[in-house]
Amino acid sequence: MKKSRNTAARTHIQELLQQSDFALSQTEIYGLSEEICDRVTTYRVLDRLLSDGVVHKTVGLDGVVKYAACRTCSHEEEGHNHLHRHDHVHFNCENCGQVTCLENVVPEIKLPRKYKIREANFTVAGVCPECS
Amino acid sequence: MKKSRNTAARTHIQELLQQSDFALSQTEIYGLSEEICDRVTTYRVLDRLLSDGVVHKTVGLDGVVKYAACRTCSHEEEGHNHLHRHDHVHFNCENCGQVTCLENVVPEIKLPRKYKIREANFTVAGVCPECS
DNA sequence: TGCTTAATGCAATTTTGTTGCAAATATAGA
DNA sequence: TCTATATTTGCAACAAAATTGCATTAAGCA
Repeated sequence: MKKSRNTAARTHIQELLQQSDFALSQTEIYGLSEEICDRVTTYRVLDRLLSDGVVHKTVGLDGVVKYAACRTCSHEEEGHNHLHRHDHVHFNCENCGQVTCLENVVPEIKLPRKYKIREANFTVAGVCPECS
Repeated sequence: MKKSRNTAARTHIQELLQQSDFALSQTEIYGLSEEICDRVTTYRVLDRLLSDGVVHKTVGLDGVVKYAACRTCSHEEEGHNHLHRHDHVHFNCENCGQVTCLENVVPEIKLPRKYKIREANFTVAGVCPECS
């Protein structure tokens, strides 16, 4: 895994995600980093953080992609590579709009043979404890 | 549930979805119906089909929303309303790009109390049987 | 410290989805 | 079958989200 460089934008965005209790969209991240870098750069930094395995992404029911720091994401060996799994559930609150990683809610699924899983996205929408 | 009208565009798009083995995006649907109606109309027809409970939608890992005919989606009574549930898994093939409904793969999840589920989207990406 | 290559900013473009309004048309009722 | 009316459609314009190319900047290794 070739390493990517440590830049101001990267550091800033990574900290933002690590300190957030919620998953953030590119738009939100850019809003919170207005002066640190260009909008295009946030896209590129996020791609870098993704492929470095530092963050993972999740897609809401509205199609909005959000990013969250990897905390307890399980790591599995597969050959020589680390396989990063983010199969915990993400909760989309329809009231406050927040997306939360439920790190310890991991659905069990049994796919028919011959399907090879590489990545998963489990999203559940409804009302979160704060809003109910 | 007020009924929506039966128009050429609606009939065409509904048949397209019912005859497809895969979920289709608005872009794909429009591509397959080039001359039947305007681009905006496909969006509106899809919304109508959704709220009529004839199709359901699923969001891929790339954020692309796709639509699929309801086949074995379970119906549950809740008060006087039918509750339409689409909690089966959708498989995203990373090779051919197709999204397939795995109607009989329904994950069991146990959310912490106080989270109220209203809708779910389970997507798994990898390689489908055709491509492996 | 200098060099190489990755990262950035900027401007332009593409893609995706939405809105308002006038014209067309599906359906219920006469 | 014809008519009234409310839904649906097309069009044009707009808004939002994401991508690309290229010249410039800067991170990090030797």
